[in-house]
Amino acid sequence: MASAFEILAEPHRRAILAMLLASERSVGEIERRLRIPQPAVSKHLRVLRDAGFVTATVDAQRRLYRLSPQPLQELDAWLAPFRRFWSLHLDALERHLDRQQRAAELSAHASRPANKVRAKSASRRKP
Amino acid sequence: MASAFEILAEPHRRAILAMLLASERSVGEIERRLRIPQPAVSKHLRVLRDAGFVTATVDAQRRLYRLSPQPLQELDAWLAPFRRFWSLHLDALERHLDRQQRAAELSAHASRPANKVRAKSASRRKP
DNA sequence: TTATAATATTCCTTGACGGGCATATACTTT
DNA sequence: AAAGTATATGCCCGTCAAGGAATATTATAA
Repeated sequence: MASAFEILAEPHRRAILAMLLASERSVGEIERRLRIPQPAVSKHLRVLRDAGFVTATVDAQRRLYRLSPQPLQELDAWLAPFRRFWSLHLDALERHLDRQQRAAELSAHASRPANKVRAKSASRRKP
Repeated sequence: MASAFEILAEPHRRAILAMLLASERSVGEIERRLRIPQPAVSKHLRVLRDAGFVTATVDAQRRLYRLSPQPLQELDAWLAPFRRFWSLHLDALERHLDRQQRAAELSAHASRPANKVRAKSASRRKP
């Protein structure tokens, strides 16, 4: 298992991370609060630890797990270009859709409901 | 397949999304540029479309796929609390590690390399 | 030392997903 | 109409990861 996304694909692991936001937790606390059998919790924590999402501290027989920011920060970095994308292009996209809409209204009288696969655009073909 | 994370767990799908950052692309363009067999590309695009990551426009025989911001924005929203976490606690964490470090240096002469599972903390036990 | 608590690991099974290939569908050009 | 182009879909298979149950490990308590 490699990428941060694969790690976070598992809902229980996301729940564990969200729980660790409040404070560090022992395996037993996670087990009870999330209603996940203990071996499953340990396995998920193993995956999260190996991927650097959490670190563990030994306290007698139990281990206290806490968040470790780095992998999530990398994920955040991966998202950055997309953030730029939608903040740069959102208004332009709206204008584009408006234009499309108006063109459709000009070429047809009936207002067609928006389809998932949108109206055919003019295909460039040799005349 | 449900959550955005599951969708993005697939490296090819992330590559496709990253490619669509520049501009909309046809299936064939993606196929050639990423060296993925065409049926695989179509399948990934199907998954991305069903999850709302992309939308398609018909142009003659081909389909032009473009980014759709919403699911990635939701992902970004999921990350928000963690961003707060690491910006709030990073300095505090550093101070904490410093304290730990100093304590270790006081209790032992040899400087131990940082372990993944950290030094045992004082366990509360009845004396 | 024995018992008990907390956590980790192993083994097994099952289900889902991605890849490959063949084929279907839709549109266009001749 | 026939052939060609672009994309989608169906099927089969190998792989891999998650869940469950039992057990091992480590630390404490009696």
